[in-house]
Amino acid sequence: MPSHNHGKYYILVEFPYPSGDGLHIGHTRPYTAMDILARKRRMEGYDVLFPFGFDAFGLPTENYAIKNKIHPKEVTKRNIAHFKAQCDAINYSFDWEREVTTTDPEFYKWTQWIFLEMFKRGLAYKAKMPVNWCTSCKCVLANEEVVDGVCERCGSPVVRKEKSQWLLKITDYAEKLLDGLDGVDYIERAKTQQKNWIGKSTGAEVVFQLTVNSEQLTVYTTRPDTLFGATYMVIAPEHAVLERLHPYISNWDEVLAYKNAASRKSDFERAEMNKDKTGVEIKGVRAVNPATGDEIPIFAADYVLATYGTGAIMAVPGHDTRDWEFAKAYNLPIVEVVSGGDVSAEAYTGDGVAVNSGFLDGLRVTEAKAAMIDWLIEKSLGVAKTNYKLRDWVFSRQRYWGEPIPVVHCDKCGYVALPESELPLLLPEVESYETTDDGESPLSKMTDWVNTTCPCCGGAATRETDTMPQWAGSSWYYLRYMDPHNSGAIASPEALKRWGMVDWYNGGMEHTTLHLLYSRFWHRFLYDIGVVPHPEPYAKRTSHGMILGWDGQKMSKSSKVVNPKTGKVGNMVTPEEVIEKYGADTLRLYIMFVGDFEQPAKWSDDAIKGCRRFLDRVAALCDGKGLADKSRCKNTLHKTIQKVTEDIELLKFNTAIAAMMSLLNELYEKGAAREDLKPLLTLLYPFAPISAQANWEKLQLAGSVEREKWPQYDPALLIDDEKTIAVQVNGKLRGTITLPTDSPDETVIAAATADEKVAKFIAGLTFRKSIVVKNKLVNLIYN
RNA sequence: GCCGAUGUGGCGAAAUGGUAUACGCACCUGACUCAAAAUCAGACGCUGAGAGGCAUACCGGUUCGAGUCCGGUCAUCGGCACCA
Repeated sequence: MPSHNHGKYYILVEFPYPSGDGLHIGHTRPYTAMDILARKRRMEGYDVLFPFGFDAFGLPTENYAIKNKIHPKEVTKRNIAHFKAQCDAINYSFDWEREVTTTDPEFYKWTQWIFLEMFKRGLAYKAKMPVNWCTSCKCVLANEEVVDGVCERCGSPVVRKEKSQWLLKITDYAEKLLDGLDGVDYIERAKTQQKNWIGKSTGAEVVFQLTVNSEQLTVYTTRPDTLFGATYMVIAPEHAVLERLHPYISNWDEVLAYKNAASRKSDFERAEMNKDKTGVEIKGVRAVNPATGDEIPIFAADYVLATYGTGAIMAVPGHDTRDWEFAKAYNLPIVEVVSGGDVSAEAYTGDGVAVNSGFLDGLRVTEAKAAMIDWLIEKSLGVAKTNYKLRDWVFSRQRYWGEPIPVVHCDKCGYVALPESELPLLLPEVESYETTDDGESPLSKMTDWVNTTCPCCGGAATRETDTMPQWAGSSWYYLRYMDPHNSGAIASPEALKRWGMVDWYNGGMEHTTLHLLYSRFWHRFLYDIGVVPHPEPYAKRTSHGMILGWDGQKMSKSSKVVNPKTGKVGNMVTPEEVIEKYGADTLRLYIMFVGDFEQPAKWSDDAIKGCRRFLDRVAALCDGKGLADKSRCKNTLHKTIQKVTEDIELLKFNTAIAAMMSLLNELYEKGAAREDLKPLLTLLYPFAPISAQANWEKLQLAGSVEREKWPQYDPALLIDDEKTIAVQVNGKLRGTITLPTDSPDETVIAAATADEKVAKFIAGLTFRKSIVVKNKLVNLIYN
């Protein structure tokens, strides 16, 4: 990377939620890492964008406000001030001129604007639907906010409830979000998680004729090749066909009872039961397998989900584990239609050759799939079909502290967007931030605010009282950094073009599924309507591991563990106490030295001392006393420049620091010269900017280290004069020899054979062959 | 259950198939000091008197050579979880 580069480089860290606890020690890991990168890029000559901001809407602030009767705005302001002071104390080189906060009306004006652009294009719609309802937060949760059947935030049970909600049609973007992954450089895990979440599958829809009322039932299957093995059908208990079949169902009471029982279960409870499949046969109605012509029974069972595919399946117990279990429980026939397993013992889901399958017999699974789809199309019994697990994004929250949804409802015109001139639609002041008892937003009690006129017809209308989820602001904040004070647009086209894609985005693994997916969706939408110039927002995405307490557990204020060494209770460490004890540079250095950046790491109060000692030793050398005239460590110095330069790019900060430590050890051993110290301080600067500059001044070097160019290594100086070569006899290390670099193989073999220690291992044996690895090793094979 | 990651000294951890344990912590020894701290220097996987032998979770394989590649097993952590 040439140092005369004048290109742009956009480095992004995930902006934090400004909680009352302040910056967590865990935040310092990604922030320091990206700060090091930003400082290095500036020294390399790039025009660097390295901004920071706050994702300030959210429940904890609102709950704190409710409890302490103070406006969330005030709480947010206070918390942000604290965070900024902490960032300054650690010397992060964020561009504070570009700071953004999602709760700032000048910011959320554009969050609302994007929402309206989606609304205008039918991508935001309102629908009555069962939602996840947190019994304690009295709030609707997204599927992803429900963890193991309880609320992700408060841990209270989540139940299902029918409610009218705003949704964003992210499903329209499933294919684009999948395709976009091919062109970006994300850690593989992140791509895999995105793909799994989108959950694309290909197969066919097949129409089954029912025996009554000319009814049909359409199913989705990824295994059309097993159609001959479909011995029964299953529909979700909520399936609409039930009502139509009502007159023909002889056991309606039983079916209805099952349906009601299922609806009372949460998704989680249903999943929990997955070992014991339950269901009820729909008597009086049967279906016809279109391949075999056989009449087969139909069941309603909650192992089939109403929300995926068509809500109905053809059950092939021979080749689907769930169908097999159900068939065993209800004594249904199991037919083998793909050879290769033993369907009497378990479902066979692997590859094989079709059997008992008429015209498919003899074909392998993939061929049989294609042949069956052709046949279905020809007979007008089905079509090829792609499905996704991804569901539309529930976008409403019945809460105060979020962006108001800028829509009014008019009896005549329906839902109508506010005109752009009325944005931002400000959050009104309310007396209480608490959700109403029926679960509506506190905004619903603001009659003056709710009652308005329709922008379309001028008649009476009511405002939407739901607010947006916390994901909204973070879905596009990186764009606002490019032009944060623009009052006429998200950002100017020039700024959007100038900064382009985020070159490097680092954040927590916990955000690689949803935040990344949501923001990619918004970005792709903005691309499609011509607002942004690139289809994808982030060119490169990496993730850091969590910083754990000394006990290997997640740091927690409520931890009661007693540290056997210090006798102190708890496992929390705050940046403040570390800075006070060791200084900000030591904190920066240690948090990078602690281990592999991408793996979790335990905090250690002992190990950090080594980093402080290293900085003290550098400072001691820079006293300028007893310096050598000429460098005696050129070779190591240039190797270190190379190592640090490369390791930063690979996020291997720990080994970069180790290399600088080794160099320092050698400088102590052999004596340091001024010409050694200057590049050492330059390398050290991104890691420990304050002490690097202090030492720079002590040595009275010209200018400031900050404006120094990133050092270049001289390839010629990387070459050692001599090499220590390992000598193996029959693969076992028996000695080492030192020879000039690039000695010819014959010389190496001769020297190795002549070595005293080696000689006694080959005495009396016959030479067979030798393997020489240049400058490294020679293996002598004797027998 | 599926997908993924991880497993190396007392500890945090290094190692493009090529001298395993770099770098750091702790512990130990020495120097300086009346002494301690700090600092500097040295030792530091296990075993053995030594030569040597044995060690990268476990079992096997490929290779002149395996922490690294392949097959299997176990353990820990993370994500998804009836998606037909």
